[in-house]
Amino acid sequence: MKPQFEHPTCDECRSRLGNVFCSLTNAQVNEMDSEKNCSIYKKGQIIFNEGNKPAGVFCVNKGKIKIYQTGEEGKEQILRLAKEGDVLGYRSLISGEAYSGTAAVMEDATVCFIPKRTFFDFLHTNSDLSTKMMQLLSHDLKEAEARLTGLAQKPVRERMAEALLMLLEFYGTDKEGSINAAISREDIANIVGTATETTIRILSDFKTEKLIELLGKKIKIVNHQGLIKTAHIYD
Amino acid sequence: MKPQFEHPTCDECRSRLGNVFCSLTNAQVNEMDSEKNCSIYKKGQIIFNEGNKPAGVFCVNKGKIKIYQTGEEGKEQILRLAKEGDVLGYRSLISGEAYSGTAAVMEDATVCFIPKRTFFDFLHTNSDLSTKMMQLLSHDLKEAEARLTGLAQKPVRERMAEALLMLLEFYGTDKEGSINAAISREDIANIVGTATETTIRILSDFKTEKLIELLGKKIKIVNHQGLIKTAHIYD
DNA sequence: ATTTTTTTATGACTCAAATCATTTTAAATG
DNA sequence: CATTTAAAATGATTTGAGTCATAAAAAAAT
Repeated sequence: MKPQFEHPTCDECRSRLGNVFCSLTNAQVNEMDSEKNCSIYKKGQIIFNEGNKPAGVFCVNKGKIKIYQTGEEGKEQILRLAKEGDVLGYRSLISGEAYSGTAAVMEDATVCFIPKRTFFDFLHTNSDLSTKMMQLLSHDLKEAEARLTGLAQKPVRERMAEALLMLLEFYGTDKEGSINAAISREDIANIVGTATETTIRILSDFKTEKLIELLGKKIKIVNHQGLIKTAHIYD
Repeated sequence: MKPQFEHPTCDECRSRLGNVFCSLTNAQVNEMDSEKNCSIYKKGQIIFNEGNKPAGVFCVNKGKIKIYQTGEEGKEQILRLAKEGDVLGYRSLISGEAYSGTAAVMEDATVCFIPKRTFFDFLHTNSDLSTKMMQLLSHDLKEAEARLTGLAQKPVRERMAEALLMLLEFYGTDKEGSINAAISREDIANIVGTATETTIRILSDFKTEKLIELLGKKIKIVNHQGLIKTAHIYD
């Protein structure tokens, strides 16, 4: 049994205004509001599991989530991160297949579930949503392909620098100017596609080189230009 | 100046019937027919280039094409292959960005160009096409993510076995039972994400292990089960 | 047919990054 | 607050796969 609490309303949801659902009609927002089902998830909980069939999409109201695939030896490869405003599970729902990844909570989250029927109804009647979904998928695809090429061609050090810049971009900074997320070294390793020990060593190198500062799980980027250079984003 | 020749008609195009354009209305097929522009490309020619802005989509009538990204040291990473019936360039067109990859001809091709305006017109008026495009993008994304995880976690040998199975699946076999395509070792390396020398060595190993037979560029898979096992598709 | 260029093949060597092994530190948990 | 458990840090060692060098074979060009 999921805990009961005050459900956020789609109408006032700041997340919704920034995502693919921003152009729903008032009637659709109301329908979504009555059909949706919101839950609170604690750190470590699974939202959906690789291999299961999707029954709808998830809309993140709050929290931090990782979507990963589990390889041979149980090692995770993180495919995507999600935060407030992000929608999850559309890829599998649209292609009518089982989830190809698992969504797990990294930081306590409030997530709303929108049933398949409702989502597809919107998709068929709102061509603007269709367009936005296509753009979202195109964006994801571009991202995935860029990472693919990087993984095949760039050394770990460069990918690590890229990952830090991505994390900064994605989460922003807190009052101290650190990346606004507490991510384990293991998770960073699973984003970059390397071993945890290697991640620890390279972060330590970056610290020595005054590119970043480390305070526990908090990472502060102190030389942005230097990291960009390290990432070889310009050659 | 592109060579003039007898244009294939969309109406009778066997490629079209198997792709996203299969559910166009008769009127749309006629419009496509009059708006399209077909060209013959020789092996090695470029259809579109990374960084350029798309002006429409390409529909492959005949031939073999590779789409790749060029990394730091000029090394290609092949993202996708295309043959008759495949559509190219929609990813960038939909997200309104420059091409993130280059399309080059591997085997002489006939390719039709459908202008942006026409394509978007169809997309807005034909919800079935929208759905099919979303499914296509979802499929591409799944593929890319699976490759990403493999690249991060599997050794070259396994990825090579996987790649051979993919090539067999994609191109089918010729009369001799070989994969129906003449792909250079370098291209195979750029699919797998490894060095050309490593590709040559592993193919040679597979030959020794009686998994495949090699006759120049032609590869014949003689132990399908063995290759699947080598690819660790089941653990 | 002969030369030039490209592709394939092999060997020798190097090195980036993984793995294994401990220790230290931090975070949960009773 | 002590105790257990998990995460981070560091060192030592191994190894998969890349790079470099050269040769053989095949294709392409003259």
